[in-house]
Amino acid sequence: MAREFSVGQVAKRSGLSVSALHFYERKGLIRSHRTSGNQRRYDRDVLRRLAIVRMGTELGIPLSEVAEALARVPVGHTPSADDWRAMSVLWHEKLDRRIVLMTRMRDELNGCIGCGCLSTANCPLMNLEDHLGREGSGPRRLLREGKDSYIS
Amino acid sequence: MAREFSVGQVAKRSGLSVSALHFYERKGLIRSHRTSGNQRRYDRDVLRRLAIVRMGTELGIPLSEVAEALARVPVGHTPSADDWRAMSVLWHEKLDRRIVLMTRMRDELNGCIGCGCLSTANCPLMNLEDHLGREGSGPRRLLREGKDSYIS
DNA sequence: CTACAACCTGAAGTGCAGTTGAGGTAAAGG
DNA sequence: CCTTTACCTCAACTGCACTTCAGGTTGTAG
Repeated sequence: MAREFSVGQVAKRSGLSVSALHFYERKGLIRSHRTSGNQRRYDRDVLRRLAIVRMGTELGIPLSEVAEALARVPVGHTPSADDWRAMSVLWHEKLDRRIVLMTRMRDELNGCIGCGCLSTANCPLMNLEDHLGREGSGPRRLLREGKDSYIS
Repeated sequence: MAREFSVGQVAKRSGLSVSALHFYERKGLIRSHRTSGNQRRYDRDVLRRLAIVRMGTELGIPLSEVAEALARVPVGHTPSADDWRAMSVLWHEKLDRRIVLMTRMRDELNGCIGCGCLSTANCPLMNLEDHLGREGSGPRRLLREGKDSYIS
């Protein structure tokens, strides 16, 4: 089994495009060394890093943050258990927060199906609609937090 | 209480910027009529529509899809119970799917904390890393679905 | 050894979701 | 009345995450 991959091979194995791999390299997310002919060669560990990148981007985490998380992972070799643990915990928290928010929203929407949006009292969107009118209401803050949830 | 709002008032009440409101109008998400002096005036129902827009965008749903959902809601007046129900159901489903996916990812990450990413067998990222090598594995498909989950 | 696929770089282009700026008009308070 | 604040349009700009293109080089299979 090959110890090193060309960019095309990594593309196939990771499911990413060659151009994306170039792009990620410019952004510092992955690293390569070169052959005498200036072609990229990747260590196996790049696949692990790319898996992390994909996971992050599919969770809507900006590349800059993924890069930050990866920066603490040693390049060129498999992350240590500790490195890995730290990152997992971090992302797990982000996920947790977003899941909670989504779940709340879903449940409120759910309630809405019953109310038919005709009752001012029960409909979350009714409450949402005018944050100046009723400052400090629940759902509003919910969404605000949602907006910041993966920035913090 | 005012029956009509200026763009600035809507901006304050919705928490959105004036430029965003102009933008949404160009995109057909909201509608306004004009004063004799060509200034925008909004019905109260715009706040409800904007609440829906915000909810959607904060869930990562592209504006085009939010627009599509809103297109079935009659303009100028409060959506009927049926209109509203239909939309709630649709979005609820989207949310459901995304929550499930996120939860699965979180749990796999969680398992990872224990494994320390040193065991090939258990680590989801290990399995993710090489989709050509082990075609058809679980987590891979998971992520793929995640990518399409709010397109379908 | 030659053809052809895969690779290289840098610059420009894409789509989304808005924001910013210029140059001008409307409305409200004193 | 006049000034200040809010509003108008249209065009251009931003940032993110890539993709596409042009023009040239390398690696490999026959």
